[in-house]
Amino acid sequence: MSRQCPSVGCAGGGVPARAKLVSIMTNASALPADLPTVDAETPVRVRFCPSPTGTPHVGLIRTALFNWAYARHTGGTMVFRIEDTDAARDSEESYQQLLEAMKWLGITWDEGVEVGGPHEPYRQSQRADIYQDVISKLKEAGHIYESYSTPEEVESRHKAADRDAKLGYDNFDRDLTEEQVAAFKAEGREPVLRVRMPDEDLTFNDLVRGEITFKAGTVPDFVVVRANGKPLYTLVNPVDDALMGITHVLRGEDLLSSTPRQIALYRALVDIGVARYMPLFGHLPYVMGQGNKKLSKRDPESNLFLHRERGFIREGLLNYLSLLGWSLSADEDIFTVDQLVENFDIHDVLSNPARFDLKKAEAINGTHVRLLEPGDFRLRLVPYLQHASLIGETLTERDHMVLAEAAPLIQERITLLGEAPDMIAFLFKKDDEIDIADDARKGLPENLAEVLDAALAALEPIEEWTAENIQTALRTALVEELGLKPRLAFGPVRTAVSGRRISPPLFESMVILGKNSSLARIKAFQNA
RNA sequence: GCCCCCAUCGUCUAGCGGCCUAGGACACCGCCCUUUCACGGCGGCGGCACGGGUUCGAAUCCCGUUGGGGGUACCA
Repeated sequence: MSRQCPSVGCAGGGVPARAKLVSIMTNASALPADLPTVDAETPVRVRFCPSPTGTPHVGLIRTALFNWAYARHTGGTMVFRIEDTDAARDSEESYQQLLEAMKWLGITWDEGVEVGGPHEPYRQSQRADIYQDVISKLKEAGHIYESYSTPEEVESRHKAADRDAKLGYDNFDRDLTEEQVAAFKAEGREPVLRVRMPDEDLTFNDLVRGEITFKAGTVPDFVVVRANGKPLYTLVNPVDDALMGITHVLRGEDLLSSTPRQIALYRALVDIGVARYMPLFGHLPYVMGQGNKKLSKRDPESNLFLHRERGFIREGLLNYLSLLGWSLSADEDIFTVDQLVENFDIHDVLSNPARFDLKKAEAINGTHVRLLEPGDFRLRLVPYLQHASLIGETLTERDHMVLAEAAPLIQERITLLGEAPDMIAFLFKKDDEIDIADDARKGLPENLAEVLDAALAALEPIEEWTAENIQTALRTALVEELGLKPRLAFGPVRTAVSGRRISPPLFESMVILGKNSSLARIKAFQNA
């Protein structure tokens, strides 16, 4: 750990000197309506700050990706912070998965967990002292107040006043008398702490949506500290953004409606000297699932690791995810991560929600699979072959040989790496382990025995076992002499050798297997 | 209920007042290539939600309607 931040005294330690701080308020009793903010000259500092709950979600990863791309595009700084303030839902396993996801995809960060930085620690569960300090300053300055009302009480007050019962908190405890407070305390009530919302319209300029205004009185005073003294996301998120000097808050649309509350809190934070300026906000569109629902954690398509297990490569998935709300140009859908970084600007992000289309994601992945260097492709296949038990932990010489020969045969045939094992399993299996698939038995010619005999007779004399020689021999014997259509001529051989109706190119496959194996399989199929 | 966001082919999008008879990609359907399956090539299908304005001119700007989404927690 490098320089520990002892208190909020180091507010804005990461704030660039070039940031233009228009006006710093000195009068604590007045809240600045126009906060100093960042401008085009301010070095970019973005953050990705997930809560470690559950397994990484593609929508979450898209958020990380856009933050990262913007940081890299602008030469800015990417901060990776963990928002684990909800002990009941957060888990260490989920935290580890988050790290693994970032590592797999190559989404790097300059400050944060694991790598450290000037604003340590980067896990909110370890920043309790900092928050307590901010809370007492906020309280002292009168920006937050104790609230004793229960939800039931709020609701009954609404009913009594003939208002809609679902209106939310009614700001009842704003100005409790000392007697009232004493009475609540005597009852043993523990108060939550709420932020006093300003009584005016709250407007901000969203980086992707433009100007957004929340009308005065529509957002009630909100809770920032639980009755047990623990701060909530509503407090710690802006506080940490302020302390870490974040300039651009790029997050999901689900947080859009919490922005007026954050603005109110920012004003208070500036007032007490914790924040130096207000960041810019940009709300990224939802990633939708089937129908018109937000892609939920229950949808398998939302699970990042499931996509990896199925054989998405990072280039493909990243490309596809980028397309959800952003585009490189009018007629190019395929691009590299470098191209993304070179061209990405948050201002170009679309505001309308995008559906996650697995078909298109796969198609794009397939294109990137084909773009892989052959040697690279081969290497990436290994874990999938191991998972299918086709090869062991360490590869034998024969494994290496088969893989090197077989990989090029399937690189342009698959869209997901997970399709590979099934396609080339027959090359790794022993001759007596070949099982003939049902659909491969159908569609074979009537004179199957005759075809197999002829094939064997044509293949046996071949001395130089090459694809070309095999093809010539079989074509002569089956197509020309027996007068079979190519489809019917080669089908039986394909079935005998691979056990499948569909396989990689037949002659090349037979070369990989070698003459002995190939002939043995045809003979075995004859007798079956 | 109240608040906020969104609205171009089935889907992702290009379009930022005239280059639009609306372009590309995925999907789908043909054809070609071909030992199977793919890849690749060619072609087809298909869209500016609706109604008012503004303008010489609107997919593009404004208003409304409708539709969809989100928020309204001592979750994030």
